[in-house]
Amino acid sequence: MKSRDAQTIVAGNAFLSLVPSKKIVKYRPDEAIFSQGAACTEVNYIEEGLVKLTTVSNCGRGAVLGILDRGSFLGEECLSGETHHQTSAVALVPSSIAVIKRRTMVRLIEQDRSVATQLIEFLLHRNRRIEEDLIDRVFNSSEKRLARTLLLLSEHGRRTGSPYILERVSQDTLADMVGTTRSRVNFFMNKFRKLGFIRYNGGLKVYSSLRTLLQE
Amino acid sequence: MKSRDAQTIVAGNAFLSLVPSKKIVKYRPDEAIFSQGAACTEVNYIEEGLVKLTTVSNCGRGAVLGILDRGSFLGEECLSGETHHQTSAVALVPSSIAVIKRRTMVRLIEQDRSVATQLIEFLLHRNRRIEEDLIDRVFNSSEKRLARTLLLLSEHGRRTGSPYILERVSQDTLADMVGTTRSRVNFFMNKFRKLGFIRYNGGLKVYSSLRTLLQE
DNA sequence: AACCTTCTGTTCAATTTTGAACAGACGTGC
DNA sequence: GCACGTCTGTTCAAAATTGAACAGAAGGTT
Repeated sequence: MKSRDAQTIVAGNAFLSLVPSKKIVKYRPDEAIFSQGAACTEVNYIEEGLVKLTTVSNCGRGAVLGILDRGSFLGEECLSGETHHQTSAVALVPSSIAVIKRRTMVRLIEQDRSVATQLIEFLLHRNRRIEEDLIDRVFNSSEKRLARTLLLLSEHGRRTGSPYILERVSQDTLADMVGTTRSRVNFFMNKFRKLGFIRYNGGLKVYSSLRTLLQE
Repeated sequence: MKSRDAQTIVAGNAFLSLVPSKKIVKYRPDEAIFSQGAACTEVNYIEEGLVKLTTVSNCGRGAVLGILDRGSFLGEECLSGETHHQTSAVALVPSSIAVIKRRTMVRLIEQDRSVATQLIEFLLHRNRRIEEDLIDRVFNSSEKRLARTLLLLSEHGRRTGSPYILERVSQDTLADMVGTTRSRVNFFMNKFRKLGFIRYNGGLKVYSSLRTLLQE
């Protein structure tokens, strides 16, 4: 929301040049970067791409915790002593991810003030975003949350030039992202369409008029 | 959850000694430390006490975003360029808060690697906590969320030796914390009491057997 | 073509949650 | 005592949400 993203991206590019040995891994859409429960010993950094963070409850339901952009860190929880991932990370679009060993990252943070600053910047930004999601969930109905999610996705598509993501989200995924059931998503998608806020025959298109729903 | 808190407290005490000019402000219970919408130019650090972070939606409903312990930072969003607080902070118990100007904090972060490390540690911890709250809200019914909240509060009381907080939360506040209505809180409180999981005539007491509700 | 899979459209009963109301309990201060 | 405010106990109709089912559409595979 509220684009501080450009700034994050700048910080991102700056960050990469600070890492001495760059091990870079490429992922295709839907490939797993790491999985919930796996050992967590490295920090990942999104050089390019888009990554979905998810988690699965003990009763099997899934939820999307966030969509991370270029310039974001992943698996940074290992820095605070977590030994296992409690989320799964999956590439949404072709992505290249820099992998930094925990010890290396710790050293970098201590040696290079700029690395520390950029990590702090990212964490503050991410914090704010999760907080917003939490607030969204407390205050807003699933209708509004769906509208907000669609707008976020479409805005991202516009920013990066490709509406690729909008093509790739099923109503099922949307339900996970919004935190509701597909029933509900389908219901509102039809409503939004009838009202002319979105359009979809094949490709999904979100009109900014959808934003009017978020008012009040 | 999952107590990393002891560690945070240690980091906390260590942090204070790194700040050159300590301006320390004392707050009484229910006193505001800062308010949503106010200018945000300083980082606060909880030397001692307990602080409630809240936010109010545009339609007037309130929600508790978190309860922060000794060793936590508050208002750190000013570090990432936010100019105004989007939350309110209120002391729950007598608290002493160190106030550090934004510029000073930025300088400290750059000069003292230990300050940076401790801030990162805190942000990671806080991140994880908000994420858990978010997950909790997606997966769990308000009944489970209330149970979880009560257990967290009682655990905190046990850890710090004083069940002070349990005395100070009304069903109204609980509703805000859990993200539901007082109706619902009252309903479940009575249910929990009937089942022998909690007790209250004056002081609220939470039995650890309440934890069984979180299973399944 | 026939098969399979994935996604959507649609329906509906059951459950959960809201929002509001009203009465009683308790404490504080006048 | 009395008024006032805050908190709890309780009720209830209205609204939102779930969870499941079934059918059709669209695409890929053999």
